[in-house]
Amino acid sequence: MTNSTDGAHQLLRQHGVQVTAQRLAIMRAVSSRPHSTADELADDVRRVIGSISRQAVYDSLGVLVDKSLLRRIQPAGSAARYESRVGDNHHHLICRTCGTTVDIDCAVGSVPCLTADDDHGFAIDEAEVVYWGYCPACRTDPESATPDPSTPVTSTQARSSNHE
Amino acid sequence: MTNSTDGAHQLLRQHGVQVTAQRLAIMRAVSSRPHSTADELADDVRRVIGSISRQAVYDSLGVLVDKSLLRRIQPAGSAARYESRVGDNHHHLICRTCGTTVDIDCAVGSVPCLTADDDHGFAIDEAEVVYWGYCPACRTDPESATPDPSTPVTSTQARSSNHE
DNA sequence: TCTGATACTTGACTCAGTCCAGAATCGGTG
DNA sequence: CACCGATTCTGGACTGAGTCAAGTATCAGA
Repeated sequence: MTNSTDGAHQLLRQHGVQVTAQRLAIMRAVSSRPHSTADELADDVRRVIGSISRQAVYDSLGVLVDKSLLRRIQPAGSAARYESRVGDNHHHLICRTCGTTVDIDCAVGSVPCLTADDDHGFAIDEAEVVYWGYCPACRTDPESATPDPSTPVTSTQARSSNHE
Repeated sequence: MTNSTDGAHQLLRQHGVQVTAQRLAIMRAVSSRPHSTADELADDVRRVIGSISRQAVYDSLGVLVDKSLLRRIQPAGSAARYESRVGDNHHHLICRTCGTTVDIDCAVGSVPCLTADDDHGFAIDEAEVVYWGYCPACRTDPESATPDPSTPVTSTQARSSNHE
């Protein structure tokens, strides 16, 4: 069983990445649930292949991102998230309440913001755009809307009058 | 000594924030060294008023951000950074090598990317843009250029052949 | 099948940030 | 100017994400 499943196997070989059950499972987990954290991915993988160490997850994810097979995004106030949509210049829209993340195509075109007004002499190679707002569910029902409970990302409120 | 220094005192009162030596010092530290981390700010503050607890730093920073007196930015792979430039819609350009961060005015105009192509029903209230690249110093002298040694932010390389 | 290279496991550790309870300070009032 | 309640600061423990290191297991080419 578990013969050369999808194109994942091929894909890894093509990019000079050694093929292991863990990596295959991670690739598949990312594809089936984009914008997941390393932790969530680890859970998914465990559900499939039984077990995997946290280190293997981080290591594999690192290799795959390095080989451009995955893309890593790190929204403020949240753990890093991974997605398999690579190669295109798309951005992200994140709900401040529940953390739901959706892909957004570039508003301006293909390579929008790579042209800063004044580059200060920097060699700019990437423009990262994150839209923040509130998703339909959270706008409608602010109380019970928590589809994705991982790190809701709220504006760090100062603890006011915390002790009684 | 240290009488009502600058407008900081007034500013805090105006925004309903209790004025303390710590907060004044933090405000001043952020102004004099934008894009610093909480830790760096704490050091600066200690140099001025002797000592401050980490909690007080985070708490004050939180209150000030909450009152829109400061702005918090959290670049991928780095601790949160603070700046006193608020109210305008400017973005940031960060060096992948040394972590140097500079302000960038909006390429498109004033409120550039708030208009996503498809908002997926979200109520978008902020567009965060981060340009990544290499600063002049790091492009010229990649070896010794490390003006700001705090969390250089390099692409998380996978540890290849780590054991001998 | 062997074998060297690469990956995975386990466990300790770092770093940024938070929580908590108690002590200190702020600032409006008599 | 002293008082007092509200707010803030201190110190220490704690959490979560991610990394480091050494040893073991697995991959893949000969």
